[in-house]
Formats: sequence, C-alpha cells, structure tokens
Amino acid sequence: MAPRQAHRRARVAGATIDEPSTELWGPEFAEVARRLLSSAVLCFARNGFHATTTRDVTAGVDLSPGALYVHFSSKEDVLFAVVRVGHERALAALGDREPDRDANPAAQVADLVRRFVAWHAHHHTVARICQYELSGLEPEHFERVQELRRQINQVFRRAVARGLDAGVFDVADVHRATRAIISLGVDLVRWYRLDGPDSPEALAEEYAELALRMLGTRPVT
Amino acid sequence: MAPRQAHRRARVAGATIDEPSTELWGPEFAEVARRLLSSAVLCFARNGFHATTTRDVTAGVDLSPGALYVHFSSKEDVLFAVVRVGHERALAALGDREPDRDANPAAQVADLVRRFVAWHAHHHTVARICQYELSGLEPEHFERVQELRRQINQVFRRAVARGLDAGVFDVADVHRATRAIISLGVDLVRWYRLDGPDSPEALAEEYAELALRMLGTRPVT
DNA sequence: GTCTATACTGCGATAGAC
DNA sequence: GTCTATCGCAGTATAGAC
Repeated sequence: MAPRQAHRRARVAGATIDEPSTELWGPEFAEVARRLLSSAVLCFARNGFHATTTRDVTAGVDLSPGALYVHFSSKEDVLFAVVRVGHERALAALGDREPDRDANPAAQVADLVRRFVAWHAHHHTVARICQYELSGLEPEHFERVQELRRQINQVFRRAVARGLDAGVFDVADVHRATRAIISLGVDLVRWYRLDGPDSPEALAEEYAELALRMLGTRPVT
Repeated sequence: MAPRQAHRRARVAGATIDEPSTELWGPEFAEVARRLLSSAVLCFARNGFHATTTRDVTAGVDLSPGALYVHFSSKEDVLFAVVRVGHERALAALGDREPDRDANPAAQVADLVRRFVAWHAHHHTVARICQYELSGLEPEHFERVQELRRQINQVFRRAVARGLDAGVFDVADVHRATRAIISLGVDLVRWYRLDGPDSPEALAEEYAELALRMLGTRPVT
C-alpha cells in the first residue's frame, strides 16, 4: 500500500483550491465552528470527504483531534453543514424578489444566470463539494439537500417557462433547456480558479449570453 | 457512528446506476478481471472510490476478498484501469479520421458533439467515475489520465478553431467556446439515466444543436 | 472548551493451503 | 487462481483530566 499521508497531500485532482471565506457561514455558527468548516471545505475539496480525516480538519485550525466533536456530532455532520449552507447561499444568490411580470423574460433569465454563475465562481471551492461530495451524506441529510436543489431548479424553470409562454424563446422543452443552462453553471466548479483569466463577473456575463443563445434569443441590454 | 454497511448500500446520491457492459474492457483484460472491473464500476459509482471496500468489489462477482490481488495490484490499480479505459474509449468514440478540410466546420463540430454525448450517455456510469473519482488516483496515474483529457479537449478545440477561421462561428475565444461545449457533454453524467425520457442519440442530437447555437451558427443538415 | 490518551472497528493487503 | 485466516494499521469517536 502506498504511503497515504504523502499521497493525500499531493492530491488536488487538477483543480485549484482557493481558500473559502469564513464569513460565508454566518452567525448560525460560532467562531471556532466557522473556522472548522472552512478547514473542512479545503480538505474535502482537495481530497474528497472520505479521504479526509477528522485529524486533517482539526489540524487545519490547530486544534486537537477530539476538539471537533465539541462543535459537530460527527464528520458527516460537518459535511452536511457545508453542503446545506452552500446550497442555501446559492439559492439566496438568485434573489428573493418575485419575478416582475412586465420585465423582459430574456433579461430575467440572463440575470439569473449571471447571479448563479458569479456565485459558483466566487465560491467554487464550496460549490465543488456541493456537487461532488453528496454521496457522503446520510439519506435524511441528502434528502434535505435535494429539496434545496429542487428549489434552485424551479427558479430557473419558471423563468424559462415565462419566456416560452411569451414566445421569445425558441426551444421545444422547458426542462431540457433549463437543464442545459444549469449544466453550464454547475460544471464550472470542475475547472474554475479565481486566479485564472476569467473573473467571476466576466464568466457570468459570458454564460448569460450563451444561455440566451441556447434559448434561441438574441442578447438583450 | 452510523452503521456503515447499511448506510453505504442505501447511498446512490440521486443518480441511477446502470450496469456497465463487460465488453467495454476489451481483450486487454482476462474474463475475471473484466468482471471485477464491472463490479468496481458499480461500487465506485454508487458510493465513491474511497467508500468502496475491496470486499464490496469481490463480493459483486462472488469471489473471496483476497482474489482481487491476483488480478490487480491494489484498489487504486482497479480505479486506474477503469478511468484509463474510460478515457481511451471516449477519445476513440470521437473518431480517428483526420478532419476533412472541405467539410462544413459546423457539421464537423456537430458530429463531434453527437459522438461525445452519445458515448457519455451510453456509458454514463463509467463516465461518472471518470469525472468524479480522479482524486483517488496516484499522481503518476492522474497525470496519464490528464494527458488523455488534453487530447480530447484538443479534438474539440481544433474543430472549433477551424470554423472560426472559416468565419462560420461567432465567438470571441476558441478555448472558452470549447469549454462550454464540453461542459454540456460532461455534466450529463451527473443526472443521466438510461431509463429516462432521452435516448443517448436523442440527447446527442439536442446537444449538437445547442453547441451550434452557442457558436453562433444555425443548425446544418 | 480544549487537551491527551485510548477504545473499537473496519479495511487493505498478505500468507499459506489446496 | 481461489480459498480461509489474519496481520497491521488507520481512523472515528469517546473518556476523563484540566
């Protein structure tokens, strides 16, 4: 068997892992818990949930192995916190306003794509865990996350459906079109890096235009 | 701690796992090795590489735990075989013919997308491991796989560049456009199921059209 | 709330018979 | 080439002192 520790540290699977910001977690968690979450995000993103040890997580914030269990009930509980908050923030980033009935549907879809892509680019390390590590969740926690994912899908689907009703989109099926748009926004967590040539906002703008093209509309200003 | 075995068996992370075909592995592997690989694919796709035990893999083909090591040197060696062959087949599916200089660039890109998407849909269980489990590879093996991924990217990039040179595409940047096209083809492994409403060929056709739209071209027949 | 020490489990890999 | 049996160890989680 290969030396696991060295092996693990070297593994990044091609993705650059940027430090997640501690503020992301909000007042729901105490200071130490927040730092543990950020350490966990780095570890999970680098090596995956199952390859990460509780010692890795605590060592990242200079605590002893046992200290984790004062703040979380298990390693899975840490993962759930990361994934739940990640999805909640992504959903919140889409904006909580009711869609304006009078606004241009194409502009609204473009706006959603911009928000979604910019959030995923900014928080691509957390978002990566939200996409890649769901298999580490216990069934009940997984179900809670699925519900958030359904809500995110619904926001996009409604916007696409409105444009289709208004006759400004040229696609055969709402679900399929929505799926393709979200695929673009999700897959960026696989390759995006903050120090690359594309700022989150530039990528957001590019993908908003691609989404409109896929929907069969010309860009709107 | 939760009961791990029951926990593990219940875990599918929302994706349907279809049985991989044994023929995929080709004559490179003996019969028993091929069956072990197919069992491993199922286990890895369901639970992830690290959550899968060598006992899970051997139990899937009614062998004793130790039998695995007659055919593979380690669990990681099994993963590498799966991921390497998966990438080789995906690359081969793109076709080995040199691009026809006289052919319509748009038609050529559409053809590549069709082949890529159809392969990933047909073999979505293997393809899922190729996208999600790279972090389980040792650095040297990971590098070998990266080389195959570069070749796949290059095939697409060349085709897009040809169309751009010919003036039939309306995009600012070859790399970015290629990236978006591949994102669609890759992300389907996250949600695709063979018993769903879209056949691999139907999805391939849909995505070929979306690719042409993103490139700023009208579909060609 | 953090520490040190450790109990307990389960897994990767090997040994040796057939 | 497959089996049974097992070694060695890594890793989660807990106990109990401070």
